[in-house]
Amino acid sequence: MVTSAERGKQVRQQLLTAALELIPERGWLAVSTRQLAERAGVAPGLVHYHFDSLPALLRVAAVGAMRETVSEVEDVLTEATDAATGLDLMLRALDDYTGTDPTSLLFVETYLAATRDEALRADLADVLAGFRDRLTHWLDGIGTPDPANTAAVLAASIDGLLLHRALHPDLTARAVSPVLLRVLTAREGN
Amino acid sequence: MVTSAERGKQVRQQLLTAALELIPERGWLAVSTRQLAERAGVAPGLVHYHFDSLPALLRVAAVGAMRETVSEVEDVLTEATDAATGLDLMLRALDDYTGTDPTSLLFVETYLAATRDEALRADLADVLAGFRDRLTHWLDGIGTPDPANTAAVLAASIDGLLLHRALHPDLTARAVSPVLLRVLTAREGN
DNA sequence: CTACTGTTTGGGCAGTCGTCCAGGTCGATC
DNA sequence: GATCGACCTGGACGACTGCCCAAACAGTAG
Repeated sequence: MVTSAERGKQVRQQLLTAALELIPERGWLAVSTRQLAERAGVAPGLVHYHFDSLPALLRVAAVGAMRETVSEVEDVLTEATDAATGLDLMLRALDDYTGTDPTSLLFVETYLAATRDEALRADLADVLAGFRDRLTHWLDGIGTPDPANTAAVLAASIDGLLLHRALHPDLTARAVSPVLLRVLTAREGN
Repeated sequence: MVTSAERGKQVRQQLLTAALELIPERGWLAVSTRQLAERAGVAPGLVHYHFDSLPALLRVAAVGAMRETVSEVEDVLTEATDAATGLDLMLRALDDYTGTDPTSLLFVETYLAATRDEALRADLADVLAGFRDRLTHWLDGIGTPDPANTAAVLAASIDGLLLHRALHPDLTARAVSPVLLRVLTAREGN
């Protein structure tokens, strides 16, 4: 007992999953409707039945996946009550992302696509603001000075590290953690 | 008295300049030979006369421009003999790059393209290694602990800040400088 | 059974793509 | 003058693009 509406939702989901594979593989601008349909095991015409346009499909897929990933990283913080273990846990969680893995590439591809897509830029700014707020609150709780700016720099540093890691693979938590820890634990009066 | 060889070099240069405009505008993968020729004010066939292929043209243009930009940022350091002014000068030099300006976008586009182009990845790793070495040497001179890892994190943070600045415009030197300064001036024993 | 709904199919449309190349241009050399 | 070689032109080639749509399909309701 499978209604056609249920099969429809499933096809929609398969297309979104295919997009999350193809964006890192080929690049945001090189993903085509026919590649998407083939990867999803579905007829080409279905792309424009389930979505308004190709960019709209990519936008829904990318933003959804990014929200999930960010909230996983955030969750790590709830277990930490001091700077050293919190930062270390978070950076360790990021060690899975090597800079060339699908998730890292998806993030950077989406950042770039957002500079050419108004709607995507708005969605992305929302995701990022949520992460910064979450980080600010945690930093405030452990007594870090200037928590808002520190959170902004920390969030940016994390994405920069993923970007550089593709060219500099030994940029792991072990190397980075002690350096960034100074940002969180420095004494007052810089 | 203009030889045809001289005009040839000029056309080649015009194509490279056009590439530096179009890569940020349209995105690396969306730059076409005909757009390039039109922007350079030149016949379409010339692209494949002066360059082996489209990716080869983009590679030469991007790597050349990045080398120049990086060396400009490096030069700022030669005037600074302490952490606070060096970092501040460098971050101020970066305030011109808003995250949506052509130079910032060129950097990120090139990072991404490098994940799909072996030759580009090698060239880019070379540029980055040069910057990290330059930064490491400067940090060592002013007595920063663990200069190599600090330089790597600092270089990555800079690119991350450019990436985030597109979505968070108030992430300027004024906000960032005091935070990153902690990385350079923390006391021993974290 | 018929009528109706939402889903699916596969090809058509006009346009762009990277690359190639036969032929044309023009200054330098003999 | 003729010859040479580098530089340039503009169109041709097959392949691909996003989007659209008439027609086929299946499952539900009357």
